[in-house]
Parts: sequence; C-alpha cells; structure tokens
Amino acid sequence: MVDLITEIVLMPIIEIGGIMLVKTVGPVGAKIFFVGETPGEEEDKYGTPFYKDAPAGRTFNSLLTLAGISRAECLVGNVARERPPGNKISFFFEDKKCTIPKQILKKWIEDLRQEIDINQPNVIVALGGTALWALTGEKLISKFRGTVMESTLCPGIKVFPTYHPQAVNYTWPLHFTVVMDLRKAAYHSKFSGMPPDKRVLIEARNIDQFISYLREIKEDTISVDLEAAQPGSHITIVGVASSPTVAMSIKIVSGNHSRYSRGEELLLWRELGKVLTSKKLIMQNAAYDTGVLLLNHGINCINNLWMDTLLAAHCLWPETPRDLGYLASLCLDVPAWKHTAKDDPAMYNAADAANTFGIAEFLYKELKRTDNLKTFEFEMSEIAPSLLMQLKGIPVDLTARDELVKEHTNIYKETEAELNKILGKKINFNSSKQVQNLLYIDLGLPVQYKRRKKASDPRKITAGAEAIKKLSKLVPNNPIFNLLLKYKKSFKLVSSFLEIELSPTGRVHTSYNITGSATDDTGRKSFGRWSSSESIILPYGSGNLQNIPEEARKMYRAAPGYVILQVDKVQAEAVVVAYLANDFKLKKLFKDRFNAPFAEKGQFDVHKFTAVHMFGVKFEDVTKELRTVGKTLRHAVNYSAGPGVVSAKLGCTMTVAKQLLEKYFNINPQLRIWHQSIQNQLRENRTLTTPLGRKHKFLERWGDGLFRSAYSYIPQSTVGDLLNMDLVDIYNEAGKDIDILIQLHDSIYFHIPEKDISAVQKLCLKYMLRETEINHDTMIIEADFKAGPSWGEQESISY
DNA sequence: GATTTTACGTA
DNA sequence: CGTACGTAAAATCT
Repeated sequence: MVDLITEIVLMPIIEIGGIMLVKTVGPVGAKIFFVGETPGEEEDKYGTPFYKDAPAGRTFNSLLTLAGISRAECLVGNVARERPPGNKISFFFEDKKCTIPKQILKKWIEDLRQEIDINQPNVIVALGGTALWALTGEKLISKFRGTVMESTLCPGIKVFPTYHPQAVNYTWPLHFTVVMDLRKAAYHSKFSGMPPDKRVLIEARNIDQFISYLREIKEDTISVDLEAAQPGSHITIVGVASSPTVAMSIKIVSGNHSRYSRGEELLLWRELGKVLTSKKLIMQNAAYDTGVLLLNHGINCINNLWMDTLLAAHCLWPETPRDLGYLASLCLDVPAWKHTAKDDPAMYNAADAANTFGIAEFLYKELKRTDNLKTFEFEMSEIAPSLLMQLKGIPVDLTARDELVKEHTNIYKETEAELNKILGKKINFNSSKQVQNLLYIDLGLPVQYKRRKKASDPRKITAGAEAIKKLSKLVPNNPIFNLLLKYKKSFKLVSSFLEIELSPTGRVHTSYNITGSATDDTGRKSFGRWSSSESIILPYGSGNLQNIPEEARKMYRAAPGYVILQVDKVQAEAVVVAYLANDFKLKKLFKDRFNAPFAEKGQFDVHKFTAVHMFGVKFEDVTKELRTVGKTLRHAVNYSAGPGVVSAKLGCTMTVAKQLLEKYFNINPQLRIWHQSIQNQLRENRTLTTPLGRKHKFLERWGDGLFRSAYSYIPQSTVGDLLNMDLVDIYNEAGKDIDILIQLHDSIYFHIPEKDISAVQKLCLKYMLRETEINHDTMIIEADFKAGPSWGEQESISY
C-alpha cells in the first residue's frame, strides 16, 4: 500500500485563509526523520520546512553536511504546521508552560504520528524542546540531548533529541554538539529499535560482597568514582568498574552515619587500597578523587593513573563542556543518568564508574587518531604536582595578616566617613547602582560607558574605577573621585584577600585546575594554562590564588630560616610573539640578552628597545615614562587592542593613542602580517596548533572577537605549557625535598631554606632554558629570580 | 534562596 | 572592540 506513494508531499503548499500549511517533505521509507518546531517566516512563504534560504534551514543544511548526512534521503518536518503569530510556539498551547496543546496542535501531532507510522524510520531526530515533548513527553532538551529515547507517541521507534538549528544560530558554539549528535543519529539510522543496554550495574549489599568483587577483578585496568559529602569531602559511596559494562558500588554512609563498623570500614579501605595501587586507573577529574583518597584514607594511587577523562577530553575538545554526562552523550550509547543522582545515588555512582570506563576507551582512540596523545600525557604528568601543591597549601603569618586587616579596614572606614560627610548622605559605595546614581544623576556628570567587545554590543553605563578616573580628569579639584577609588581598593583588599578563613594549621589552599575554566557550558577558552579556584578538599583561603594583589601577598611569609624564592620567565609572551611574527630585530635582542653576562642583561630591555625605535632617542636616554609607553604599546598591539585601552592605560587622549598605535605599526609591520596569517589558518579549519602541539578549535562567530581570542592563544598557551613542563620536571626531580608553593602562569614560587637558594636556582635553570622550535628557529625564554621573606617583598637576585 | 550582573584582582 | 581566569557583593528573578 505504501508503495503507491512515492513522496509524502504531493501538495506541499495548501493555503488556508492566507496561512501556508507546511507539510513534511522527503522520500517515503526514509531512515531518518527530522522533526522541528514550527515553520518560520521563509518556511511559511515557501511551504518547505527548514527552507534552504531561511536562517534555521541554512544552519540545518550545513549541520547535516558536517555530519555527513544527505538531506535528500531524510524526512523533514515540524510539529506545528503553521507559523504562529510572532513565531511563538506558545500560541498553540492552552497554558503558559506549554503542556496542554490546543485542538489544532493535537491534530498536527496526530498527523506526525501517522507519518511516522507509515514511514517507520529507524530514528526520529527531535530538533529542540517542542519536538522532544511531542515525541516523548519530556521537555528539557539540554538534559536529554545526545541520548537515545523511546518514543511515547510511536512506541518502538527511537527518538534522538538534539538542539534546534535556530538555537545553534543564537549560540553558535552549540554547533559542535549538534554535529556530534547528528553523527550519532546517522549511526542509529542504520538499525531499528533501542540499542541493548548490556551494562551490569550493582549496588553491593555489604562490605563482603564488594570486597569479593574487588578481589575477582581480572582486568588490569579499572575505573573508579567517589561520591563525597561536603564539607570535608567524606567519602559516601565508592564505585569501581572493571569494564564499560560491569560496575559495582557500595554505600558507606547513610545520612550522617557510617553503615559499617570501624573494623569493617578499615577492611574496605585496605582492600580498595590494594586494588587502586595495583591496577591502571581511570577517573574523571582524578585530582579530586586521588586527593581525597590520599588525604582521608592514606591511599596514594596517583602513580597508577592511566587516564583522567577530564584531561583527555580537554586535550581533544578544549572548546566544549567536559562533564561526564556530556562526554557520555558524545562517546557512548547509554541512557541519560545524571538526573538520577538524588533518587538512587548508589546506582548513579555505579553508572558513573562504568560510563567513565567507556568514555576513556573512546577518548583514547580519538587522542591517538588526532595526534593528541603527547599533549594528553603531558597533562597527566601535571596531576601529581598540582595536587600536592593543593594539599600542602601556603603558610600565612597571622600577625602580618591581622595588621594588614586593621590598616586597610581603617582606610576604607575613614574614607567612607569622609565621603559621607562631603556628600551629606550615606551611600553604599560597593553598590554600582548607587554610585551610578550619585555620579550621573545627583552630580550630573557625563555618563561613562563600558568598552564594548563588539561594535554591535549595546552601550552599558559603568561606575567602575576606569570611569571614575576619567571623570576625575574632566572635573579636577573634586576630592570625591580619589576617595571613591581609595574606598573601593581597600574594601576589596580586605573583603576578598585579607579576611579569609585559614586552615587549622594557618595555611591557605587552592585547587589548581589543569583544564582551566568550567564556568559556563557554551564554549570555553581553556588554553592549557592552569586556573586556580577554591579547593573543595581543603576549603581555606580566598580560592583563586592567581589574583592576589601585591599588598595582600605580604601576609604569606616564609618560616624562620626560610625564604620565598620566585623564578620568572622573562618577557615570556613578548618572546613568543617575536618568534611567531619572525621579528628578526627583536629575536636578535632576546638572543643577545641570553648571551650577555648577568650584570649586562639590563642593556637588552625590550620595552626600552621599543621606545628607542618609536621616539628615536638613545638607549641610555629612555626615561621611565617612555619605557612605559613602549611596554603598553607592545602589549596592546600584540593582542590587537585599540586606542581606548592605550588611552586608558597611559592616561592620554584618544587622538594621541591612535597616533602612537599607528607609529608602532609602521615600525613593526611584521605584526600585521602575523595577525593575517592567524586569520588564514582559522579560515582553513578554525584550528590553531601551538609550537608544542596543543590544538584548539575556535567555535565562536567569525569576526574580530574570534580573531583577538586567536591572537592571544598561541603565546598564552605556549608560555603556560612551557612553564608547566618546567614545573613537572622540577617536581619530578626534587618535589620530595623542596616545597613548590605557587604557580602563577609564568612564574613558580618556592618555600625553601635560605641556604638552598643557589641550589634551587641551579635546578630551575637546568630545566627552564629549554629550547622550542618556532618558524625554523630555536626559541629560549630566559629565567630570572627574586627572593624575600614574604611573597609580597621580593628582591631581584643574581645567578 | 537561587541566579545574574557588575566590578576587580592577577598573568 | 587586548585575552585568559575566579570571586565578592549587589541586583534581580522566582
């Protein structure tokens, strides 16, 4: 019977009272059926769903191409067949939350059901939340995308949800996820029915059962996952998988009580310790699990790590989310399980363990295929030093801290009182809104706006420090500006950096994150630099240790007889840029500096060099001010900053800033060429590779924002990686003997006995002068040293 | 009470 | 129209 129909759409366009009916199109018996939401303006005009020249249709087609799917072989339709007023799907629902469909929508869903029934596709791809709801009754696309579901509308038929192409248009980085999803959908179009779930996930009834499971594991690799209660990171559940399909978990804690006797628990930890120190281990975010095991149970299994799936995913896809649920949706064919954490934590944990194993196997193949194994192994080697730095913490001198708190609390309180007196009323100067009202309404000053990232961004009013500085120039002799700045500075210092909780031993801890940021899930920029954030294992301190201001650094003091020694990569990013841009003059300067004896190195200062070329003065005659101009311009231009930044930094007018920039570019034409070459590389496949082999695909919209992000990528990433290589080597050689305190992107701090200074300097130099090939030349970034009684009081020392 | 915005510290 | 990062406090949402 079906044979009689060659195309579903015999009459795609039917006009009813001026509104087009947009029907499903495509060949009968297609294996994939794409279902969207409603027709848009163009679809309505031409009667075709995802019309090729409509915004969503254009994106849809390009996503299909990237996923290797031929649209001609697919059915394509929408849930709603007419365009609602204002393109709002809620028009077809009785209620605001879009759960009760109106009669007409019910009829369209029945049409959809019949189309599915006639065609019997192997997979229906639900594009967006409405299609997901119509086909399965579920609403949250972000929760279910990437996982196979069974249709409730047509039982027995697979539904595979992903984002709507229009969502990709709004948030372009989603396209990576959608392409990955579509590839998986293409795989599912090859067979009908739900994929069998072969996993055996078991919650152990008691310790004995868990221990016998551990003892019987024959495989040499296992994956491990812990659940822990905060604060204190007390382990509540342990899960171990011996393969992607076999996992067992055991609940150790119920409520606030251990479920087992002390003796039983000790037995468990002993047996677990044996397994963890004899097998190769897979973990997701191993630094946390290994850290908790080491700190709370004395189990040190760091050297047994084979793969941290977080790091593997970071090396492969640094631009995407990397939580386990997301990775599973890309790599595996398992049902979504992340929402079961509360209802059945033990099974949830077992699923975590098993899925981590499966993800690891997938990622390993991908790392190999894409030539990323070296970067991955390097990142794995960073786990031990970063974790031990976290656990060790850095010492705080309580007396110094209290004095600083007292001093700066006085400053902001006095400043506040003075301001209130001048203004004749009380204002919260930490409130941006109140300060804006004060400046722009009460005082009627010219409104200051934030610098925009894009010309198309809306202008935003600001009352930040930069705006206040500008106003103080416009209105001289008004004392409130300086008072405001003083208040903000000291308040911030006290609240964010001085009044912090210390550990019982008076230390501060931070978690060094090898994979960088994790804040939002629409594309990240992690370039291989570490980030620093609050340690969940030891939650003491200000969290981020990479943004402590100089004043607050004074409270981090060395023990008696000890010093804090700092090693810096000299002008690191400027050196990398010089080699990337192939700036011969500059490269020669850096090489000459390297070959000069220590006492003469000051004669090869890059910023003075810039000033010499900019202003035609002699090297000896470069003033401090001219050097600052040179430094600011080099920095600004390297990263394609504009005159706004230069004028703000130098305190000059925009006109002067523009002239300076122009002059700089004329003297350094290589920079424009280098920027152009970055753009050319992006044009090829949006991917940049650093001299150390780290790759990053830039998913943002094509344009200046993308370019600027890309310009900064190679220098930042290369310097970060080189410093971490140094740190790993130094740790591997001497981590047991010397205390590595802090990593600050291009410098490392040590806490060492004063008598060891020159030995540690030697150790640093042994590794830090490593050679890197760039543009068929050999780059060496120099190192220099400072030391002092505290982190905030550091003096240069020779070597 | 949870989430978003604004501002600000470092490299 | 520098980039990258994390956090505190205020504002805003539900």
